[in-house]
Amino acid sequence: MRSKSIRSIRRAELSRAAFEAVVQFGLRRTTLDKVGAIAGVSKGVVLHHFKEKSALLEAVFRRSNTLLSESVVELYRYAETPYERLWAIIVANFFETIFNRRVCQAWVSLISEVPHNEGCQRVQIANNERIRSNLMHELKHFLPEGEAEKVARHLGVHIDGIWVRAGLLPAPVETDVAVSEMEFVISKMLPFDEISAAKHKNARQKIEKIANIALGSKAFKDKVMQ
Amino acid sequence: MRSKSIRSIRRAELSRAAFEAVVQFGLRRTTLDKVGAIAGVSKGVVLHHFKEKSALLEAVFRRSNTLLSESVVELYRYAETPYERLWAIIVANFFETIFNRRVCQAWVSLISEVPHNEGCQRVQIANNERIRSNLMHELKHFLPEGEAEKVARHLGVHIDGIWVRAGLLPAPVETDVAVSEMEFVISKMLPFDEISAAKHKNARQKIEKIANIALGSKAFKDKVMQ
DNA sequence: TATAAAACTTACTCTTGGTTAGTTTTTTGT
DNA sequence: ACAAAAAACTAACCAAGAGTAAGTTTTATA
Repeated sequence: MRSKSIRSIRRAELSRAAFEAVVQFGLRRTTLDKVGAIAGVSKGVVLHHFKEKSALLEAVFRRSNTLLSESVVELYRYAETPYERLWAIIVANFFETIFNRRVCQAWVSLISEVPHNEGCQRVQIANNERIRSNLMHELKHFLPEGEAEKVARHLGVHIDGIWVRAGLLPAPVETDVAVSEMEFVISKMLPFDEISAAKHKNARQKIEKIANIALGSKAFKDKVMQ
Repeated sequence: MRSKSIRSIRRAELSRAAFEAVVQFGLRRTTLDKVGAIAGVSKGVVLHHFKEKSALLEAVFRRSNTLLSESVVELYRYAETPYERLWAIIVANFFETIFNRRVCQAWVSLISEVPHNEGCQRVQIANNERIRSNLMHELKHFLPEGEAEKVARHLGVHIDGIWVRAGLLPAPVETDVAVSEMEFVISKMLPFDEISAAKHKNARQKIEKIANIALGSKAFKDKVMQ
């Protein structure tokens, strides 16, 4: 048991180090030596645990996607209505612990690996599918199936778009700006009378308050950053 | 005069070759040797005309963005109403000569250079700004200023989102699918009664017909691909 | 046509990803 | 408890990559 544990601990350490390297230097300037230096080991150790750079990058990519999905799961625990669950998905995708310039830049770097790395491709597809199905599940409460599908795809693509922009622009994109942009989309795509507008507003506020506690906690941040 | 011309010709040849290399191998696997081989010259020539790899990549990035903006300009020439100009922007961004798996993958590769390359960053910002202002100019005919601004940003981000998805997914995204997705957004964001719906439909059809001739022509394709 | 400048070539340096062969530590079957 | 096996780690290497430097050829110009 311990043997397997050591390996998985090392792999976790190394993918964290690699992520840090990508954040600092960008994918093209990330070398195995730098990753090793950040992790406090030699390049040899890196290649012992990941047979090649691609495998390491896949692990980094998987890790960063897992973090995102864990945020959603975490917020889901407190969301009690379709409104709240919808906002949980959105807020989780843009909460500043995860959604910040450094991480968005790293993400932009990492996705360039996807087209030429089957493992990354699988992760990416699974991730898209997961978020689409999460959204669908909630949108079905507001829209007929066909319409809900279109809106779900639209919201998913738009989330990606905001992430890309945040990674490419020199000025940081604030959580509040991103979430408000999503609110604008929702106000146009979902039935939006006075009553539902109020429900959305309440749901957003409640979830944001919870996010500040759950995702802003030191425990969660440590999991993400450390 | 000729001296300057030779230099610019070589630079154009080399950035085309580099683009081709990025399409084939991805940014991380693109080497100066490969670029040289594709251009039919030695690595030394590449480095003579671009002092370093970053400078070459900046040229590639600039080139691919120029192509896009030239498509818009080309279609603009035939667009006579705000409806048609709006659709010209959208169709130009997704016409298959430019919007295809290979090119989208290359684009996804290239943007990873942006955060760590000032030149690319400037190009990217200018590009965002250009498309935003193009959109704004037309949207002002349909919406009050403030609303138009939100919608312009939204459409711009969404275009990026579709491009990223097209670069990341293994299955190609058809022009028609992408444009229809934009149509869906427009139908939700702009005033959309029976009359305007018909006008949008006509505008889209007219512009698509023109695009097939203007952007599908051998002359234009040669400019893009050759 | 002499001279300067630009285009190109070649040979080299140093870094990087990856291999191999060997050493130490940990796990496990008895 | 302990020998054998497996896993973790190290160090010395190699081939390919980016970039340099110094030289040669071609082109432009006064």
